[in-house]
Amino acid sequence: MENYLEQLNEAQKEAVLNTDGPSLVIAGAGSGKTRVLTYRIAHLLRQGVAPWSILALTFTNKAAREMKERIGQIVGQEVASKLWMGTFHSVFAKILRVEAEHAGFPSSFTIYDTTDSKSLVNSILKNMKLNKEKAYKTGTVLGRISAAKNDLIIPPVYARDAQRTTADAASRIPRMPEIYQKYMSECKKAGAMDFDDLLLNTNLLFRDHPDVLAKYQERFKYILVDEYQDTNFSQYLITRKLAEKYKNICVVGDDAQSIYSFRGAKIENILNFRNDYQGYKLFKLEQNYRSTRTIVNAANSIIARNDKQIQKTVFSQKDEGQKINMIQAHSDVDEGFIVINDINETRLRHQCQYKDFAILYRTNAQSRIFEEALRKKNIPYKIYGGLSFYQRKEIKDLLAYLRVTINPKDSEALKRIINYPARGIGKTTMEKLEAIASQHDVSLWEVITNPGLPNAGFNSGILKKLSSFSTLIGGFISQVPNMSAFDITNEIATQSGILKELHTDKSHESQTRLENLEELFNAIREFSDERQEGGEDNGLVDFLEEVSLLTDQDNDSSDDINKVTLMTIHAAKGLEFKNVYIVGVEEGLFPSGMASTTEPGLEEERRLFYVALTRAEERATLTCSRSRYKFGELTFARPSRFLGEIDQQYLNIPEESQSFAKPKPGMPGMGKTTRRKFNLEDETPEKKKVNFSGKVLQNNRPEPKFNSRDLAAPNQIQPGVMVEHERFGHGKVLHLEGNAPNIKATVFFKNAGQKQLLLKFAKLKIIS
DNA sequence: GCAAAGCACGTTTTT
DNA sequence: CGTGCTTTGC
Repeated sequence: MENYLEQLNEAQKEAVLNTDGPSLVIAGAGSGKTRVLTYRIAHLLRQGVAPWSILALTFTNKAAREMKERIGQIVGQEVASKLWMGTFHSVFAKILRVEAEHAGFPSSFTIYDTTDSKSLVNSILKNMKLNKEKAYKTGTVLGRISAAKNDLIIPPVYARDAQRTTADAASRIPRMPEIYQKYMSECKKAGAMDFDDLLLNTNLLFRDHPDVLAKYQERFKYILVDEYQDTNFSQYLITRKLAEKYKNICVVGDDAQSIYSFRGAKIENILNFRNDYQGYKLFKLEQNYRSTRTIVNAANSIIARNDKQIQKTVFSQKDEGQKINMIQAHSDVDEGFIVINDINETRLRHQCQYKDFAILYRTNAQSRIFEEALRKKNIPYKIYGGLSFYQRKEIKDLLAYLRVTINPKDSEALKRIINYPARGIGKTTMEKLEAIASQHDVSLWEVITNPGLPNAGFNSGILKKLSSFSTLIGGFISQVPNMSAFDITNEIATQSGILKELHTDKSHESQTRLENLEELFNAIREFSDERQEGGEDNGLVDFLEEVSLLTDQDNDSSDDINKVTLMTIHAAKGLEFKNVYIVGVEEGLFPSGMASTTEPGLEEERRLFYVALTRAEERATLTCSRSRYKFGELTFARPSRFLGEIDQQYLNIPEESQSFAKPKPGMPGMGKTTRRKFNLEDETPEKKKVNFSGKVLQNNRPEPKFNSRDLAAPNQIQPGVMVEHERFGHGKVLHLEGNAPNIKATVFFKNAGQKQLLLKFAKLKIIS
């Protein structure tokens, strides 16, 4: 790989060679971004920059691994392995362990996953007697805490933040500051950090310890950040501080692909880069090497509708390719079969393999239908997201033992295992223990192991059970220094009684669980083998950290090589497939009903659509359904507005999908005509709201839900009949026109006046 | 203290 | 529909 520069186009070469000073690389979809990052780092190393002085932050661990591998092929794996490369979370978790003492945490701190965080919030709410108040929902509370952390607002500041407290008051959760404060102190007591804490505490570390910051500023002479458009404020500030001294920061991203604002990402970070770094150099990678011209142009035509953008012209020089197929199904099940049949057909016709296909959806809940269809046709598939291996009960249980072993103060892990397998330590005992812990401001473990504390009326039986539990754990802890991670895990599984419990139960389920545990053992063994010698602990801390910070894309296993891929669009970021199916392209689903009520929300959905479409190399297919089950209830949907936003010359709508979309030749696919084309005529003026800038917003009324039995059979609706409409109230049908299924009714509503409604969309109930 | 049964709630996306 | 939490009955 001597001549790596020859593999680059001009723009890419510039971006690789200009290594010093701040650089902003705007990388359009499929424009060879990874290649540029890889070669830029390789180039730095070739110039003699030490690998450990390069910090490269990627979006997934998998991306980091692959990039390291490719860099290793150029400069040697030995050198590449010394690079600081990984996700924000994993890199700064490592740094926090080293600097633990400055950060006020044990270096073996454990990481709380979302389940742990939720459980902690629940117990705080219960403690404050707020759990009966319906406004205090775990998710809401946790969401606010997370948002505050990502904006670097710590509890005392939160309490003084008028905007936040006002918002909380409006949501009837005025005690948020207290809850947040409590949450933080509980985490500290437990020696645990949640995902956001890893970034927040890094910021606090750098803020409060200038010497530590100076050390890392000096170490990281070159900083590279991938997917910069999806960094949050906390991440942004970390990189800005670290780059302050040498200012060799290179950020790579695409504002058009910013899709994580819901978890605090700020598209402004990339839009404002030029203000933060004077004299920065701008590189634009605009040639798309991935997709056909049709796909690239269609994607461009959609994203052009967004306001906030960095000007760029993404183009492809590949073949024009096929038009984008658009299919409407009658039901969600129907949609599943249409897609699966199409996969089979395309596979044979174009000699593709299963791995060349991806089904992308907006929400995880959509996956089930496609799974079932694939299984019926015996097509191998893999599914990302949802319940990953490490989320399974038996795995989490064993991991909780490991967590308690390296950090017994981890109360969430402790609560999980203290009575599993059953040892007669039940709810009442736990409540007492927690009360004592809270009273003395210590962790549960300290209560259990401190013989002076548990005097609150525990009988001798309970005391015995507690002490035998603490002896058990104490035994594991004492064995850590002289046992490998693998051996200690084995020891724990045996001694704790987990294996015995599963062996005794002969059910299928227990069998599978045992097999899964087997897999976990293998993972630990593999991890220990890969690790080079020299760590002071046995690798358990690192293993747990790695497991906690796995991303969706990190989960693929070796037997998944030739399978159809199912995942959310978010999870598909950065990936590519010959054939892509974007399914459920319906109003209320994509764009999501929650996001489409605000302009920024809608723009993000549009970017998400852009991401989805640009995953396709050769063929893209869009599908939607007229009806689908949501929460077990049948709901009806109209095709997504995004379909009308695509420049229609790139779409192919087969006859079977007739009624919903039949663009007349010569009809422009833009603007108002779009709406009519997709039969969206229940979009009456009353439904629209105009905001201050004069823009029309979607009404934020939730999608109507109803049972099919409530629906009046269309043929019962005749002129003269009285009907009830969900929004307009009671009215009288004046006359009907058109042919099924596009019958249009003119109805006079008592309160809303005369309306024209399409029967297949308007949910009219006959009243007598 | 434990298991089974009942019920409430959720869906947007995730490190 | 499915999960996870709470209640109920041993």
